[in-house]
Amino acid sequence: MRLRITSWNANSVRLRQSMLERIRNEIDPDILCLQEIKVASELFPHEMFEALGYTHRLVHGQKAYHGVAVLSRIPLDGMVTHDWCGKEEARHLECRLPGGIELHNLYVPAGGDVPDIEQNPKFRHKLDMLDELRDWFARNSDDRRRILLLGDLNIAPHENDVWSHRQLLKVVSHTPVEVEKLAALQESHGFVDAIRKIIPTDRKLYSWWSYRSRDWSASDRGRRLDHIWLSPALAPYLRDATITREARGWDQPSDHVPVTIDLDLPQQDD
DNA sequence: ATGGTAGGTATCCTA
Repeated sequence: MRLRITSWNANSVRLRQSMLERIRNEIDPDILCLQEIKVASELFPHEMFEALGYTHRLVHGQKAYHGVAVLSRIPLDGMVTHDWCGKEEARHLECRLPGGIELHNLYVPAGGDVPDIEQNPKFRHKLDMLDELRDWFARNSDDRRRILLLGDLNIAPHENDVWSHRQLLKVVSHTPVEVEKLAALQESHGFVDAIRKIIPTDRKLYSWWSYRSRDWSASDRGRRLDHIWLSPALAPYLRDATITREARGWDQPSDHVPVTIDLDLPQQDD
């Protein structure tokens, strides 16, 4: 079974119909995981996704902020939502895919502007959520678990995940404390960074460019904030990974672009 | 060093 899975921070799903049509036509994922849908669950535009062929839909929405959803051509079940840090924010949707795969669609807080937990509660929240996630994934470290952890993690971990390592060391998304916390989460279950497994770390690679730029492509001050990770039991089936950079230049874009992997799974026996 | 844009909501929050 070949599966193509895309993660995209849509920054308001209701404004992205034409973007979503192009994603369906040009990337054509079997499973599409969205973050920042910015809509309450009961107002989610199901008919739009039905028309695109995504007949299986799980939505964990919230009015105005955050919100995650999973749209799929193949059946999904066992939806679980998680409330990290007691904030009751819609930032995590877990579900099961055929083949016993656990999918975790995540939206980690951006963390505000000031990288100081004393001055900035949003930065504290970001670090706290990363700690809670690390502890939660470490609790059951059974290495047979087939886990797909993806989403907008709002951290660019490597030097070549940002346009200037030196200039971003004190900028939220690339500070050493965030990078350490992200690494600890990754190590909690030995997750493999699928995108960097395919596209070597010595190449600059971004998935986000600010809206506050005259010409995003010319200045190219991007960051790789969106990630797809595989547990060790799933990593051997990774075939390809892409970041659709050109989507940043499509009509009415999000500030994030889709990131995609292909998995070549063995014939199911369960 | 500063401000720049976008989205949702309701006059200001977040990214």
